[in-house]
Amino acid sequence: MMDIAKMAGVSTATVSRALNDSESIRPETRERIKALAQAHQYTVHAGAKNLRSGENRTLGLVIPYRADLPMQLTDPFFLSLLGHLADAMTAAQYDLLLSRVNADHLDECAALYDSGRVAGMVMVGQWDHHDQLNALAKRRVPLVVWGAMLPDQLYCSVGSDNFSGGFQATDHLIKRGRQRIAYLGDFNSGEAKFRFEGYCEALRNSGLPVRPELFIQSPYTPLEAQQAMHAFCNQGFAIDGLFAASDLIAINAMGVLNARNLKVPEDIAVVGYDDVDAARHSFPPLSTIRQPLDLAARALLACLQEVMRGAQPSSRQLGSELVLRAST
Amino acid sequence: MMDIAKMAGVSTATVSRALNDSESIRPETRERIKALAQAHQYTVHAGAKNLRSGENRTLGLVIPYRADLPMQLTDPFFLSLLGHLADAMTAAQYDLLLSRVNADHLDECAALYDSGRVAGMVMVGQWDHHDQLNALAKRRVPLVVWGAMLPDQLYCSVGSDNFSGGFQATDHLIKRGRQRIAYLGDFNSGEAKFRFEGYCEALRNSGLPVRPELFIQSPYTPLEAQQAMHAFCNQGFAIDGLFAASDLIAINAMGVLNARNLKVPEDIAVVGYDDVDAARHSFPPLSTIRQPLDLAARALLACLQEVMRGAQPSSRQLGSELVLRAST
DNA sequence: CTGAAAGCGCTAACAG
DNA sequence: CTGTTAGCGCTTTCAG
Repeated sequence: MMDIAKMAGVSTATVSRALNDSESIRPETRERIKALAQAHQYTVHAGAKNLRSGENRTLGLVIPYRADLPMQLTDPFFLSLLGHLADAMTAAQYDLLLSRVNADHLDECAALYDSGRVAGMVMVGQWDHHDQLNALAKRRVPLVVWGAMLPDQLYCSVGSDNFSGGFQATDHLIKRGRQRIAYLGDFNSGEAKFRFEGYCEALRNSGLPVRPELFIQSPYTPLEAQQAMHAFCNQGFAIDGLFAASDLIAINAMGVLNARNLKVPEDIAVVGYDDVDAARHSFPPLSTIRQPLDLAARALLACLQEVMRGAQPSSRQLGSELVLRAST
Repeated sequence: MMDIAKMAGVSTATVSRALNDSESIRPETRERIKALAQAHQYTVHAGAKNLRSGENRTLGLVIPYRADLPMQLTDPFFLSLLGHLADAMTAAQYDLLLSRVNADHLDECAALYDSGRVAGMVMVGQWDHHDQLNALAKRRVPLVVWGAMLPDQLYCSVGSDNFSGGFQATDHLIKRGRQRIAYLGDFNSGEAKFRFEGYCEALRNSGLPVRPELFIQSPYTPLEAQQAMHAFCNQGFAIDGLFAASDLIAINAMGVLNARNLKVPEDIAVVGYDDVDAARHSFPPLSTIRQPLDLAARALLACLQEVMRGAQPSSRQLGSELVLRAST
């Protein structure tokens, strides 16, 4: 900046003003300085600028990983949400810092904020970390979470209506005449819990029994889902419908069913959740619950901006809709 | 930092040394200061540290978007590579800044480096921007590109062997007895060009004619691919094999064929490229060329580190392998 | 409208 | 082993 100042025959203060489009500068001087900067490929050092001005236009996107599972960020739903968030933040002139954090030490991402790397962050993957997230919020880390609305929640969350989604999915199976409908997924934590509750409610609502022997516990990972499905099949409970907590595990479950010569949808109709890209192309194409990720990304950003302003925006729940395909 | 210093009864210099594990400090003092910092949730301000020390542990990942196409970052191949890169960089203790840039103004990402936001960057999506990338390299922007090795290339690239991939895919179709094999994709630029050349070579190699009327031009976007496929089918050329430059467009092409009552693989065998998640779950499951993305991510990072050190590592080409599924 | 001077939070000579 | 001091590149009062 000193070089530019010397070349323009002014002080660095004037260069700074010119480059920041200050009002109090002669337009002619400003243009001259800007031209000079351009010609010499000079760009203001972002770090120094932030340090001095206290501003920060970098937002964090935190995707926790579980130490007991392969770390890889391959879940298509997360990746898709990430893509939409990147687009929304870019459009709003924010830089996006992608960060992976051990899910058992979510408090570590406070350092992202404390160290000034990010002005706030979006966390994807609520799972069962409600307490850790509350602790972060209590520490006054500007934070928005993609996930379910939970009681005693100190942070702002944006999510789709998982209860309604679970209800819609199950009710659809019932309307297709299915009576013995299993649930595959987690049922204790985060969003899956509500999907599970929607499933139970839909059964009750139609006068069908809620049978714990048809609850198939599984995390979101493909391999574990396949194992869980195999183990369930080995128990010999006859089912004619399956609602899975995510497309990924639904598709893997269909693979297991195929391998066991069970036809989808003739023998067992299957509904997934998320409407990821693969759901359209699976065999058979998977009926699923779509979450509006473009809206979600914009909502997450809007909420985060409010939080950073010091407000306490209320959590939002977006609608979800049933997408019909051949698996039902 | 001054607060911590006062509490510890030392100077800020000592606090700095303690927090940076300097040798020249009494262990006892160091631990006392560290404990104090921890207790008060003090974290060194990353920006100030970088400014003073000149270090920067943030790497950029640039994914250009084309102004004439929807901006959305939804291509599963890119997203998957992104995931692997995020993991590799995290493992190596780098922060990852995700940036979208207009593909017609790739020079803009020089600002990312000039402004000190990133110490170097990985660019995904070479396409036909060879000249712009060369210009960036000439500007001395530390840069590694995911893509093909091109002549007169001033930057370091990492990619898979696209010629070999195209050859393998096409040769596989030929070995399956197909004689009239179309190519769907781009054939002028970047990686697709080499896949196309591998396709031509495989045909020649088996004594089959290379017929320009079976070249179907299409970008990587699903909608355009579908339109191109429809237009081609309307022309009435009979084909019994199709090699597509990416899984995404292969899957969409299969959709078009299905809609026209052409059976895959009976009437037309199809091979894609990338082995994205959806390829395993498409109908029918898609034979494809797998690119080893985990290796790719590590190679990209390793090259970038060398470039940042001032070296000029040679470009690398990773192997690619045929994955057999029901579409052939 | 512009310049001088102070300082954002930190690190690294240098001197003890 | 520790403190003093200077300064990374920039912005912003305060004077003029």
